[in-house]
Amino acid sequence: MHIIDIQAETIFQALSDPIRLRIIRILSTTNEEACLCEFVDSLLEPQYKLSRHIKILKQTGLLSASKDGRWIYHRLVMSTDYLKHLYQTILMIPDPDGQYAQDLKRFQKRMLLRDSGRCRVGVQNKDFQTDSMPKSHKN
Amino acid sequence: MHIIDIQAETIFQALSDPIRLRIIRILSTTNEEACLCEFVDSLLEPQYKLSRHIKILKQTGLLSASKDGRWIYHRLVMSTDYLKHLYQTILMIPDPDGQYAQDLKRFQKRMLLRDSGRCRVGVQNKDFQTDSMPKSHKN
DNA sequence: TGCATAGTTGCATAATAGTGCATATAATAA
DNA sequence: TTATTATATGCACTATTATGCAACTATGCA
Repeated sequence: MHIIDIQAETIFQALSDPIRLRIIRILSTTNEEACLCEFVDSLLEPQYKLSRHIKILKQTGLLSASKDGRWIYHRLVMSTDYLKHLYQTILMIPDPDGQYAQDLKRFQKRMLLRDSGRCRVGVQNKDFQTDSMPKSHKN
Repeated sequence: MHIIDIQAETIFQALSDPIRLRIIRILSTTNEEACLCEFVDSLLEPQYKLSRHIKILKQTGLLSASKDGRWIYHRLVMSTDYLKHLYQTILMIPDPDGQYAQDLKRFQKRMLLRDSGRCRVGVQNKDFQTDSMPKSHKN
């Protein structure tokens, strides 16, 4: 059970981080649901980092989740008009450095690994898995 | 001259503060321009505080200003579709504790003091002026 | 020229938020 | 039941942000 925070500033606070915006943008463009490992392969960011950002989005009421075995699928909460309007707004904002276009491309490629619409594999790009992350990819 | 930051996260960051949202909401509801003293009397927050928040909104490209004597009028930047869409979205978000309704009421009352559409008086509620702010109103 | 006033800002402080690392939890499969 | 793997999190650290106070600038008017 998650609490939907209706405070406007909390919603915008949740959207004030580039990684969280990348997550929201992928989901609102594709109208998909996705699990953590799929985000890791799409955004090329470490698992623990994305896990935390997803948690914040959930706490704010922008994401909801459903568990399926080891996989947890995250999707946008569309329960109100203002949330739908908000996602549309986000998609209208330019993507000057093409970051989002790249994310989307990787996401769609990753979706090809789905089996009957379900994710059956973990993180493919091992560089961004929790274990054995090479120094060369750290910030 | 102000720089318009097109980064989505910067825009949402600017909206992640309750005071800044109250400013945006007043302006987008009334389609007005207003000066600092009018915001002080509408939001009942100290002048230096509002001055700083307005500065942030300007730096983010959400507000523009024009000077008229000692008064500086601030208005929403409406130069792009996504900004217009964004302001609409903000107005759709509920106002559960009625904070915004109260702000608006005070703002409209304050507008009655305009003379030929111009602000001719400073802060009326002296409690929230920079000087002589009583201890009882501090957080 | 000097005063009142609209607005700005430097500084110190407190609170919040993001990150990396390592480790923990939970569920599946062998 | 043991290993594997998808996901979560405690901790330390750093960076950013908001605030109050006081002093500042800038403009208009007497």
